[in-house]
Amino acid sequence: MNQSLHEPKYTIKDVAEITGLTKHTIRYYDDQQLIPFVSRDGRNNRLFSDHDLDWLRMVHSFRVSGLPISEVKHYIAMCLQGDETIPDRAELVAKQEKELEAKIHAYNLQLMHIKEKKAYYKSVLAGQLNDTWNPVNNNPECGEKYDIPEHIHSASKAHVSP
Amino acid sequence: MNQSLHEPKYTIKDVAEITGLTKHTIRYYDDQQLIPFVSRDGRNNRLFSDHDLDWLRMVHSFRVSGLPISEVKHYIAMCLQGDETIPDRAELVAKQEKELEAKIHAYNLQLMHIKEKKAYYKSVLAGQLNDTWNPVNNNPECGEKYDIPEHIHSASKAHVSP
DNA sequence: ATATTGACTTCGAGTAACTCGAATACTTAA
DNA sequence: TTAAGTATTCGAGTTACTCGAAGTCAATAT
Repeated sequence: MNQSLHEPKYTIKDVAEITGLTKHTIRYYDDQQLIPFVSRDGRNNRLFSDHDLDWLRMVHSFRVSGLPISEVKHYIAMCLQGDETIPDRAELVAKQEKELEAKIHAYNLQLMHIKEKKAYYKSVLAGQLNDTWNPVNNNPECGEKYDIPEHIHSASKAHVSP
Repeated sequence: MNQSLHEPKYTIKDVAEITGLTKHTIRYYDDQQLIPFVSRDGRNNRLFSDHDLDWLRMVHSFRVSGLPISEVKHYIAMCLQGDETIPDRAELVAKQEKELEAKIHAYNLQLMHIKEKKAYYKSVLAGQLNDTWNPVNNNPECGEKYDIPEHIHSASKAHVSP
């Protein structure tokens, strides 16, 4: 536990530069209590330590992966509380893992569709096809058709005016 | 070009059921002109054709992949305009491909970190470790450290009150 | 005949997570 | 002494939903 990790070193500008986040966002995270130990100097300016950077990195990576701020807050509260919260933390992390996997899956699917669109446009531009596939007419460019449940059949519920 | 594709068949409830979107969201997309040909029945109720479902599927998949509504709108406008917009459409699609790939990359990275956290908690729970790795003390759970640019050095800009 | 149910409509407010600009304050360099 | 640069807070704006209220209409149950 190096004391220098807790020595304030960086201004908000430094942190913005280091992390790639905007100063606005960093202040917002601080206001939301997502970086619990940020100190201030004699002029009330925020001063960040390496340790604060660690926290910020953690918060940032949780946010990038889609965890809402409220849950990041909850996670942080548990960290501050102590070892007895480890089972709960482990649970939250497992849930987040599932969500990430689902997202990666969905994105890979969408990437496939995009690649098909791209290939299609390429062949149209090469003059091998004309745009009969245009979404205005009929649109097979965007991948999977929806599954239409059996109980929904043409005009089933469409009340036509008498 | 089957005429039946353009026959109104589904109520908003059907569409919600088919797509998994909420009725609210579907109405919102319609209000935003993201489904250009939706018709109404004698009671002013929305009525969707298979063709409308195709559009909605396209819109939905663009949104899932993170394209802002404004750009989906732009894409739709180009589709409606005709073949001469194909180069621009291809460009938009290529840009979107890049973004998806970047996202998938970031998510995979985050997934790695999450798996590490998970493994760490598991070993703590198994009693092999105590929580000296806790983010309160020092936090190596969250992956990559930020690169700190050379020109930022300890307390470089930290004005200490005189 | 009337009441309930259920589906639709529009409208307007609420939410999350930023995002931005304005007003203000302080220091330092020209 | 003025301008540049950095910081602060505060409050409003944005995006993409998300939700509920209020109203309308038609079929069904009593």
